[in-house]
Amino acid sequence: MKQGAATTENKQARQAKRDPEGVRRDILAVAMEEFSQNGLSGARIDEIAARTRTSKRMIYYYFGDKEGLYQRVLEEAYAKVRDGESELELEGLDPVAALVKLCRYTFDHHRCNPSFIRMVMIENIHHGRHMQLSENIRGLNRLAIEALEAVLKRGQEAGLFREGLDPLELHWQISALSFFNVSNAATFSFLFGDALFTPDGQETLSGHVADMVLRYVRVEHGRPGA
Amino acid sequence: MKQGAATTENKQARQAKRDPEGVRRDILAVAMEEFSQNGLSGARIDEIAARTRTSKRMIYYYFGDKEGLYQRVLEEAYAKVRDGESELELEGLDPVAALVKLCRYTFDHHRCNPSFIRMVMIENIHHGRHMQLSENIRGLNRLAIEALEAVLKRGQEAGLFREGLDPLELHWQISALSFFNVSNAATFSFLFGDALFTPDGQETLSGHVADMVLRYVRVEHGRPGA
DNA sequence: GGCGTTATGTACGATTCAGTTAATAATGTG
DNA sequence: CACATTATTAACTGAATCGTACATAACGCC
Repeated sequence: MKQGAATTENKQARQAKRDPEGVRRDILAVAMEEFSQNGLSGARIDEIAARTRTSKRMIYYYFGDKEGLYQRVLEEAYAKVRDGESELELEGLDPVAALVKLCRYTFDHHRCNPSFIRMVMIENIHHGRHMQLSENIRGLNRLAIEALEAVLKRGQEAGLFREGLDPLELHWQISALSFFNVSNAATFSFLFGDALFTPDGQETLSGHVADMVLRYVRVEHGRPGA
Repeated sequence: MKQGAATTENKQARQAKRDPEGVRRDILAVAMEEFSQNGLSGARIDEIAARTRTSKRMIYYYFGDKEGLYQRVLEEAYAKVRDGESELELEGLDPVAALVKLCRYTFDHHRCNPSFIRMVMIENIHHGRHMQLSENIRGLNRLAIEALEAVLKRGQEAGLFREGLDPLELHWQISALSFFNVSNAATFSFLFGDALFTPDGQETLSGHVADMVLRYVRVEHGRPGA
């Protein structure tokens, strides 16, 4: 009764009798939910274990300890972001269109990935300690700056954009507006109402973020007549 | 030996033998440090107690439980912000100067109050749950919007600012840039270097935030000749 | 100067929770 | 098919930590 029936049943229950990689990803996905929702100290290993199709022991088997799991979740969150980012193909567009596209993409991306945003918030609460222990995260991010730099340069050469702009700073500005929109939605909408957070409000904001950035980089004399 | 000497000694040790209000404020101050540093679940009541000049019992005596203390700390954080905010006196300035002053004030204020920023971050992680339970917080914040609205109106009447601007949205933008600067300093500077976070970098950013907002609200035709 | 109320300290209980132990099943390999 | 390696479970442990019970001191009031 203990094994005889159980083994054959289990073989059917766990569809692919053994699936280490699947188990790993299952744990990671559930852990991302739990950590992004409750933070590092708020997250419960037992809760994660309960929501996986595997057991708590497996978490320790694959990830060592709670912080190890958290760190992998954080890496995973950043990894997912990088993927989409290089697909923008701004080179084909004129500078203004490229900048608008970049702004709207960033805004929408953040908006559609609250778990990522929350992980970054949490990591900032921890002063970026765990991120610093990770090799994988630092890599690809500078590409975003370089892409922006290229767009700026083209805009400047075309006489559309001002000189003396710092692509890093511009990235900071776009990130700030896009990030805050998600990170502070709870407190902001409580204090000031949720007008900005309705679908319409968000669409307006998205456009105005791009507009704001554009007005910031454009040359001053906007041809009043034209 | 138990009382005789102890009472007189204690009278000197605790300078004002009994000081309920002082004890309360002491607890609140220490708790603010602990909560803003470690979050709600990360904070340790015993740690707070240890750093107060009173005992753990007092925390429960005055604040009920951990969440009660957290909520009071949150209220306290918001209360401190309100104080300085109404002292700006933007009415005396011309619209452009007023807007610049407001931007720089917000940026600098956030920059100089990381504990407040961290409390807001933490509260957002908790979806603003505790804030919603508090009566005191919601009050004064709409004044900030009204002040901005007045500045915008004056600017529009003077023909300096565009029509159709939303003061709430503008407040959102100024907040976003100022907030993100503090909230995401750890991850951003790790990923992209700390050039923007040196004293010089911050001074530049502060100016450019104001500049960005100004360019956003100004009328298009910037009189190329003048 | 007794006495009720407010304020404070000490020590302990109870629980939650990260991490482990020990046993066992599946899998592949010579 | 023996056997080493990998994968997995259920039950347990010990520490951390929130909260409380109990004792008691100071203060205000009559």
